[in-house]
Amino acid sequence: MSRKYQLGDLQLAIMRVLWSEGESSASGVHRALWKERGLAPTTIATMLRKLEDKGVVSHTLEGRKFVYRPEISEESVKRSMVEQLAQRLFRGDVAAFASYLISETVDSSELSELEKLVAEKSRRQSEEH
Amino acid sequence: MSRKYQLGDLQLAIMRVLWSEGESSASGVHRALWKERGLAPTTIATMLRKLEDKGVVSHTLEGRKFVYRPEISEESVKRSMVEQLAQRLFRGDVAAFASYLISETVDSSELSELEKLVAEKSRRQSEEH
DNA sequence: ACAGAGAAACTACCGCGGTAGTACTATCGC
DNA sequence: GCGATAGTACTACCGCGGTAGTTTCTCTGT
Repeated sequence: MSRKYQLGDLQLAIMRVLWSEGESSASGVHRALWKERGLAPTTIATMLRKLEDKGVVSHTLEGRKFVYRPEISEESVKRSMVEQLAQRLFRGDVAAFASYLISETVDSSELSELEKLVAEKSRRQSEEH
Repeated sequence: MSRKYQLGDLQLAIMRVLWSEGESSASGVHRALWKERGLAPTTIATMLRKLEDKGVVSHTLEGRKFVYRPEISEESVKRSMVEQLAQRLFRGDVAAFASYLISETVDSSELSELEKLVAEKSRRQSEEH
């Protein structure tokens, strides 16, 4: 499981629509992305077909239009894309990646947020011995 | 500064050689990557030329061979690639990215390492008022 | 019944990472 | 001097993300 789902920018944008709506037709996705991208409807349709080739979405015929649904979760895509980058930049060491990101975080309120998060997680982990 | 340096897998491997050696010829890089990749020498040379087109390396003639040197730091590449992924997955919110990575980290010793790191950083930040 | 709208299919093209063959050139060893 | 070797240049090709035009089909409204 957890195959290498590497999605491009537009592909992610499309998937975000599907994830948030549950399902949508090509024209539905086109409408949803029209403002931020302004792409031709055929572009969206082509991309949806390519996504289906990769197995990340599927479609069913509903009336005379295709309704696409995501086949993979947002979480698994995030995970595999982050893993891929960790592989490339930190030889797979996710913790090294995390510490790098922490060192990049400059905002102090965000920092204390992270502090809480780490503390909580390590507490929960020691509890479940 | 800090332009979008998006490097592929092989490109990063090549850059890692250059970063660690300071400089190297095409054949030097080829030798360095031979074990892990087993690519043709021309592949490396082609990639180095493409990297030079992008401005991330430069070469000088030394005797009869090209010696390539990195033009950008590993840090800036890391930064821009991480930023790009943060853009794609977390709409640019680096802290959200960091907290996601923390939640992905399961190893407890790594976790306490992160804990120390965050604590230290927030301490240093509050000190410099 | 027919025109127009909407949807899908098919096809094409660009850029780029990755991979490499072939051709040219200069150099080194004999 | 000449052949082998090493190194670069040129060219090509695949896959894929991204973008879209053209064509075909079908349904709907008049």
